[in-house]
Amino acid sequence: MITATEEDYIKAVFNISQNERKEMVGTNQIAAKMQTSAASVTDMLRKLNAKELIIYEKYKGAKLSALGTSQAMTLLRKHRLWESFLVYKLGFAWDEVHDLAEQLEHVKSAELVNKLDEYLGYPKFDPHGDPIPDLNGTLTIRNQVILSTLAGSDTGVVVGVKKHDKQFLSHLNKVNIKIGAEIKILEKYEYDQSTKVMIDQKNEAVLTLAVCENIFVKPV
Amino acid sequence: MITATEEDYIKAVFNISQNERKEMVGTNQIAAKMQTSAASVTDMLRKLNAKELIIYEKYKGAKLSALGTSQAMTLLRKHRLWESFLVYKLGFAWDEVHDLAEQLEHVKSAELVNKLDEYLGYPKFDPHGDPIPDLNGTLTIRNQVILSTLAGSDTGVVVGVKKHDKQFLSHLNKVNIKIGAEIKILEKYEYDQSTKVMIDQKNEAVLTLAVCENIFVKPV
DNA sequence: ATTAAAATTTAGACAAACTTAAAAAATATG
DNA sequence: CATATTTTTTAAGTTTGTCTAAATTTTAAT
Repeated sequence: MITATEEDYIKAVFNISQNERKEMVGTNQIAAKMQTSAASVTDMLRKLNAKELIIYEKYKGAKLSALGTSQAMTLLRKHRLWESFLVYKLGFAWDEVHDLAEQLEHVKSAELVNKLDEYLGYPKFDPHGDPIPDLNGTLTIRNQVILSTLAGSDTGVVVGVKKHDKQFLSHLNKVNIKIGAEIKILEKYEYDQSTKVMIDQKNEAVLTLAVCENIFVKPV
Repeated sequence: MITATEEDYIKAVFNISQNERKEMVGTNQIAAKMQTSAASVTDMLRKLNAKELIIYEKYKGAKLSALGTSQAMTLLRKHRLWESFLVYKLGFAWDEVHDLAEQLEHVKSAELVNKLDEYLGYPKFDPHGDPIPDLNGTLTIRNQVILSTLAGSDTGVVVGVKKHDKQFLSHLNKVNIKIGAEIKILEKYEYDQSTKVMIDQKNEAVLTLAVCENIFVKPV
């Protein structure tokens, strides 16, 4: 049996590995993500290594094993389906569902997830635009770029966000950016690397680099 | 903060107190329900007493405090709403949802439960016919009797079941008894206290006392 | 290449919830 | 009412996941 805490560690390793685009993940990075001490992480890495969910070597770091990766996909699937349910069915806002999904994803039942998937109509993307792995763990890949890579007068449609914290998402709400919104680059200011944009042909806004770097758009 | 385990103990005390119709609940009874040792129960009763969720005296037993009772009502509400969701929305059978609801009811979020309630259309009863407490903890009381108290040629409509285990509910499925079914008493056999009944004016069946004692009907 | 800094591991300890075995209290029985 | 039985509690120890502090290894910098 795999505990909820172990699942959280697996997710942490997976996420860090994805974000930083490197295989081996360090103890301190995991500790930061899990909001715990490096010592606790070392303990857990040993345990997960013994369970063959990760491959871990002292002082070298950890990476997911094949088993751990499939586990991570299952968790991702659960998390994203629950977020979809909370937003599409229960009417939560996209900045309210992360913590709830963190709890719900630990519920043990393959059948529940699959029934939920069916009930939602097999969605391919969650409310943050993240792809939902199917039963086999396959992800739909989408043609997308980071908003900050668009040049002057380019236009893109928002298809996803890179960060999921409430602060960031609430900020997007304030400037009327949501999934499906059309963003046209009006001007890029060299000085502070901010960008003036037109949103949905209605609202003008100036976005800092910190914002533009965390929005995925499909170029049009 | 109240842990998932503590919540389970509170539910156990509440359930035993209800079923046995007595205020004070013994250590052994709780141990049996929680599938643990009497020693563990003693430890926990102390802790819950310190948290003022139960009132406990050595060798005397435990009962819920006002705080504990309101906690139990919240748990009951969560459990029954999740069961309703699983059956009414996801299409689970009534004998498949208990364990899942046990997990889901521990998810921490008042808003989630209330949104779920709204989404389900504020149901008054769950798939087993048990009343669902509303936001204030109020239960709808229904006019019901135990099937075994009906006499020859009496008729009742099934409104609930007393036991929720898979074995019992699967047995009811086999003899076509479900919520809303009409049961007419054809004959009561003194010898082994079994009862011949007509179900939905279609299927004849002989029910043992063990079955009749656990079905609630509304007399018609 | 040596040293300073950062990252990681080890050691020892704690809390929650559990276990078994033994002791103590309550209850039931002759 | 004394004794036997049942119930409950105490005691001591386990596991999981956590912590702090100290020791060690790795990495970075002069």
